[in-house]
Amino acid sequence: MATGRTHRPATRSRGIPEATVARLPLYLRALTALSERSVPTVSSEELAAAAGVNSAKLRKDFSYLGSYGTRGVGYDVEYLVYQISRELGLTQDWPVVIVGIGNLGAALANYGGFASRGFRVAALIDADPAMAGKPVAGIPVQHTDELETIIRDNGVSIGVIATPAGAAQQVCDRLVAAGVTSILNFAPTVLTVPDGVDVRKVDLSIELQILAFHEQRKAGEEAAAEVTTSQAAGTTNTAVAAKREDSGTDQGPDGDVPAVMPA
Amino acid sequence: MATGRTHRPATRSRGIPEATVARLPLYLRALTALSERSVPTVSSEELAAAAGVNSAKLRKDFSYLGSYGTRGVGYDVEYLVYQISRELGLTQDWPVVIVGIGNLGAALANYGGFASRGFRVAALIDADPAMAGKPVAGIPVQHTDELETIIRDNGVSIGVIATPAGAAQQVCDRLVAAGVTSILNFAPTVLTVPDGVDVRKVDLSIELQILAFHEQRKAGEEAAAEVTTSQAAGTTNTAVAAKREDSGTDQGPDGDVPAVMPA
DNA sequence: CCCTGTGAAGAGATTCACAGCG
DNA sequence: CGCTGTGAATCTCTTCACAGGG
Repeated sequence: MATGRTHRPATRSRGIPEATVARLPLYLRALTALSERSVPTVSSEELAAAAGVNSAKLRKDFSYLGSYGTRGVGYDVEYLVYQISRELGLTQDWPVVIVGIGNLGAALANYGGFASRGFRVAALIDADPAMAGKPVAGIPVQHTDELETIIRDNGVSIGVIATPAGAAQQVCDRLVAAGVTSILNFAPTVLTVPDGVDVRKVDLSIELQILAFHEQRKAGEEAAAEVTTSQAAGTTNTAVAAKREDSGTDQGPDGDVPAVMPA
Repeated sequence: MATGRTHRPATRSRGIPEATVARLPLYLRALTALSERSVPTVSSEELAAAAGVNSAKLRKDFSYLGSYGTRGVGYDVEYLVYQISRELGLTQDWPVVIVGIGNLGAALANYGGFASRGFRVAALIDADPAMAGKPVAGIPVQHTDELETIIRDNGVSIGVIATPAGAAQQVCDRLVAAGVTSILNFAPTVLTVPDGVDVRKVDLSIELQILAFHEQRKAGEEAAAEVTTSQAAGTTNTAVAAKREDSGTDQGPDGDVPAVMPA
């Protein structure tokens, strides 16, 4: 693969690392909680603890945003809330459509975390004609036929796909064609999108599989540890405590199939 | 919690990088689909495309598992399905409990992807007495009082928390005390767990916030720079976004002093 | 040739550790 | 002093590029 893109010198002031971006919402949540308790300032140590990261990482993250702290004191909570909100683009309104109003879609429609962060559920869309007009979370479900109109009329740029895997790519194509440029995909499928469209996926079964991997490893170590540790006072500690992943742009694979298991 | 340096996961031959582990479920799904279509073998290039990653990464990933391919040919689909399943621990049964049967909990209970991968929903637990006995996804909901008993009787080591944020830590503590060592957390809160317990979180509003960040960035680029896209917008494997070639995001008229704010 | 498997180079992300300001 | 902000060291992940088996 030819390195088509020349590595840009990039002496930017706005080149926030992806890993940092992924943590900003975390800080924002912790800060919002402090704000509600009327806490005026926090140190990197305190805020880091509340957000579940270590303080060096937090300070480094904030250093990409600018110097918003005061040495010897800490950070001004309100000011930081504002700065992070602005950086994330949450100071503006983001109309969102949810396509596929099954169990998951309904749960998403009812999820309070959206509205409180500048996201507005502009419409719920489902392919089932029987769902049309039925209100979910106070919003009437509209038929897929209306998809393009809804997107355009509401200026929607973010779409959430909560359909079955088989319908996801088709829905995605229509969303993109209608102007959506960011997609949050809950369907267990790899979505193919044109350049310039951002896709993030949330795959429930993948998360469980990763847990299973670690769980299995723990079991193995335990067995090995029994031999040496007669009094298992301390639990088996194998690093890996709160781990978070979630990266930017990958997608999920296909279908849902019963596990195959060659003997 | 000593910040000990006690690590050193005793990496015998099992030194699989975390990033690789996170992709194994992806490969597994793609392979399972191929298996269903009775495809006997697949090249790294083909499989990578199906999984949405690049082939070099895939080959590197597989190299951590062993040499399961055949040069000049590719990988045997069935064999690889088995090897990955085994590595992930999916060849065994994992009883799982879901705590918090609201919209999301119900959606999870109904999610097909679990059962098909060796995960068995052993119980649904909710704090609302009115829910008790009510079947969700064919499984009767049990009251929180039964939590410890359920965990122990079923040998549950993986718990899913889908409660409101306020209840999450308490539920988490009880799960851990009862023997759960892996937790999938859907509540928008940071969970504190003892060493040895693995937590993964899925936060819907965080995903949207990350999308909003990129969406905002796109808008800024659009205004500041002309489109440079020369390549036909064909297919893209891995999504996009990650092309960090920041650009004129500098235009930020509000880079400094947002005027409004600092209370 | 076809492909896999992998050492080595490159990019990123995390952590360290301390200079320096309030 | 206490705490931020940051260069530098470290660790991890990704990508390159090619040796070598089929």
